[in-house]
Amino acid sequence: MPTIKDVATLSGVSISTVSIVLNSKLEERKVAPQTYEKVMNAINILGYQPNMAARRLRSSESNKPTISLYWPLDYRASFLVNILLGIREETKRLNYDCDIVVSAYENDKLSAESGLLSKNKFSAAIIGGTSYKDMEYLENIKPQMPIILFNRNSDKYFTVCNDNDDAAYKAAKLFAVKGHKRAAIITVETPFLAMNIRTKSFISACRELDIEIEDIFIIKSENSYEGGVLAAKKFLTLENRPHALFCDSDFLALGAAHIFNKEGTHIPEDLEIIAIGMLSPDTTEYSTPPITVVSLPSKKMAADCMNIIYNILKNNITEPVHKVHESKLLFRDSCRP
Amino acid sequence: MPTIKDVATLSGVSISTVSIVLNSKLEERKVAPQTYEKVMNAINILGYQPNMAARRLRSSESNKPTISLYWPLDYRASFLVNILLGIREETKRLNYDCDIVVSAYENDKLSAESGLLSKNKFSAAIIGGTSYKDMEYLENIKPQMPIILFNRNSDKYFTVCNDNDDAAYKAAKLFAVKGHKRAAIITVETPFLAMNIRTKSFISACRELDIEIEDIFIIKSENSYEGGVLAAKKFLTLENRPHALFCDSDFLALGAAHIFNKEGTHIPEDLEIIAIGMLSPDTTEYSTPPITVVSLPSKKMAADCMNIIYNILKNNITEPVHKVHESKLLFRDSCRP
DNA sequence: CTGAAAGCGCTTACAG
DNA sequence: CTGAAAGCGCTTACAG
Repeated sequence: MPTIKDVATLSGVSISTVSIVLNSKLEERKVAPQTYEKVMNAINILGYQPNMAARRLRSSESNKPTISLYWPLDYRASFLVNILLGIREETKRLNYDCDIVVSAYENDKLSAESGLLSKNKFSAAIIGGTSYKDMEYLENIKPQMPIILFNRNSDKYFTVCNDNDDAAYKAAKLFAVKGHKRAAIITVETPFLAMNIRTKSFISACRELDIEIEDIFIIKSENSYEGGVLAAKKFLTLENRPHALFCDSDFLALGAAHIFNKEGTHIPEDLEIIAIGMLSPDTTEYSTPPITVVSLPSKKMAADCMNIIYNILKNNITEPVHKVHESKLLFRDSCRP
Repeated sequence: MPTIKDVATLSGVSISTVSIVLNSKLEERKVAPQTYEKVMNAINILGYQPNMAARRLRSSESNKPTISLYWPLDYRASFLVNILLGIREETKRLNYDCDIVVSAYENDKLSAESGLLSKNKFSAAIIGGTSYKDMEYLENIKPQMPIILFNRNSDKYFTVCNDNDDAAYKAAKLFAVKGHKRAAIITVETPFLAMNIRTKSFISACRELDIEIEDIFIIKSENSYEGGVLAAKKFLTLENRPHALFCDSDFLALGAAHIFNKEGTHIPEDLEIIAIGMLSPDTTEYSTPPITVVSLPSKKMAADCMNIIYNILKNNITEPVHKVHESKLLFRDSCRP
C-alpha cells in the first residue's frame, strides 16, 4: 500500500504539501496549480488511498467501539433484519454509540474470516448461523475479542440461545392436545445446527406424547418457499397421510400452504400445520391460511447479545454468561387449541 | 477517553508494561503477579478501552476500505437484505476486500449522522431510503467521501435508480391491456420519495391510458401487512368498486390479499391486483393468490452501487455517474395479460 | 522482570 | 507558496 510519503517522493514535494492537496485546502493555502497537478498525478499513478487508521488516530476522533455481526448471507439472510433491529433497539435503549459491521461469511467457512483473529478490528463480535464445522473451528481458536454466539451452545463463549427443545415440545404438545396420533415433518436436507436440534427434539417429544412419526413422513427439502412447495407436493403423493404437519421453518410452511391451497387440501380441516417462526410474525399472520408458529424471539435475543457486549466493554463481566430465551406459540387458523 | 498512558500513570508502571499485560503475553514475558494486579486494577478504575485506530496503525494491518450503508431501519428494513446480498455478490465477483458497515438512521434524521462529515471513517457510502428532508440536507453539505444514492435523484452525487415512472407505467399499461377503465390504489400515508413518485406516475399513466381513478379510490395506509389489511377493509366498504387494484408495495398487496381471501373477493375474477415488488420475488410468487408485481431490481441496483464505489476507489471515475435500472413485470395469477 | 525509544501514516501549527 | 517537526495511541525490539 503506497503511503503519503510515496506520493511525496514521486511528486517531488513534501508530505505536508501532499496532505494539503489531499484535504482540498487549495484556496485557503494557495497551492500552486502545477504543484497540485504533480501531486494528483502521483496519486493516480500509485493508486494511493489514505490510511483511515492514521487519520483517525491523528484526529483523536471518538474511539467508538466497532461490533461485528458475523452472519451467513444464504437463505438465512432474511433473518438478519430481525437481528439488526434487535441490536439497534438495544443500543438506542442504552444510548450506546457504536458501529455495527456486518461480516458475511460462507457456511462452513468461518475459518476464512481473519477479523476474529485480529486484535485491532473489532471490539466484540456476535456470530450467528454457525455450522458444526464452524463451531469446531471456534472451539479451537483464540479470538482476540469477546464473542457472543447466537443460538449456539459453548462453554468457551458467551451464548444467547433459544430453548430449541422447548420450541419443538410446544409444537408436539399442541398436536397431542388436539388428539393427533400421527404427524409428518418437513425439515431441511443439510443439517444446520439449530434446525437439526429442533427436528430431533420434535421427534422425541412426539414419542413421549404417543404421536407416531413414520420415516416416510419425514420429508427433507431446501429451506425456502420453493423447498416448501416441493416438500408439500411430495407429501401429497403419499398414502394414508397424517393430519398433522410440523414445518421446521416458516419458509417451508408458506411454500407448503401455497400447494395445499392449490390442490384443495383444506387447512386446518384436512391438515393442521405448526411451523417454527424465524421471520417476523406478520409473515405468517397474514398468509392464507394464517399459520400457527412457535415464534423464535430473535429480536430479543439479538438485543440480549448487544446488552452483554455493552457490559463486557464496560468491564462489568468477564466470565462467559449463557442466556436462554423461551419461544412463544402464536395461534393462528392452521392449528388452534 | 483514557489512554494507555493514563493506565501507566495510575498503576505506577511504564506504558510498555501496560501493553504487555494488555496483550496477555504474561507467561512469555514473566510479568510479576502484583504488577499484573496493579495494571488490571487501573484498567478497571479508568474503564480503559484500547484505541483501535492506534493499534491498527501500529500493526500496519491491511488498510481495507470501509463502506457504509446508510439505511433506515423502519418498515424498509426488510428491504435491506436484498441490498446486502447485492453488495456481497459484487464484492465477491470483483474479488474486492472491504468492510461493510450498516449505519441505521432515522427517517428525516440523516443530519444526525456524523459519519458523512468525517474524513476518517468511511471510504465511501451508499445511502438509501432518504426522505425529502434528508435529500435537502444532502444537497447542502459537503461530505468527506464519495456518496452513491440508492433510488434517488441528484446532480451532486452518484445515483443508481429504478425508473419509477416506467415501473408505474408498466402496471397501468397491463390494466389498460386487460380493458380496465377504472382502477383503485393502495399507497402510503407518509409520502416517501420513491413511493410518492410511483403513485403519481401511476395516476398520470392511467390518465394517459384512459383509466379513471376517483379520489375516493386512492386509499392511504401504513406500508406493512397490517396497513394492507386496513386498506383492503376500507376498500370493501366502498360502493361501485373498480375491478383493478394497484398496490404500491408487496407488503400492502399481501395484507390486502389476506382480507380479500377471507371476505370472498375472488382474485382475479372479482378484482385484479398488481403490486410494486420490493421484497424478494418468492414472497409474492407463493402467496395465495400469487401476486403480479413490477419487481424492482434492488439486488442488481445494489451491486451497481458497489461497482461504482470500486471504480471510484480505484481512481477510475471522478465525475458523478447516474445509472437507471428497469424493473420487470412478473406475471402471476392476480393479473395475467 | 521492567522501561526508554522508535515508528506505524497521517495533519496541523509554525517557520521561512 | 512550501517544508520540517511534533504528536495522535499504540506495540515491539532492545537494553538493563
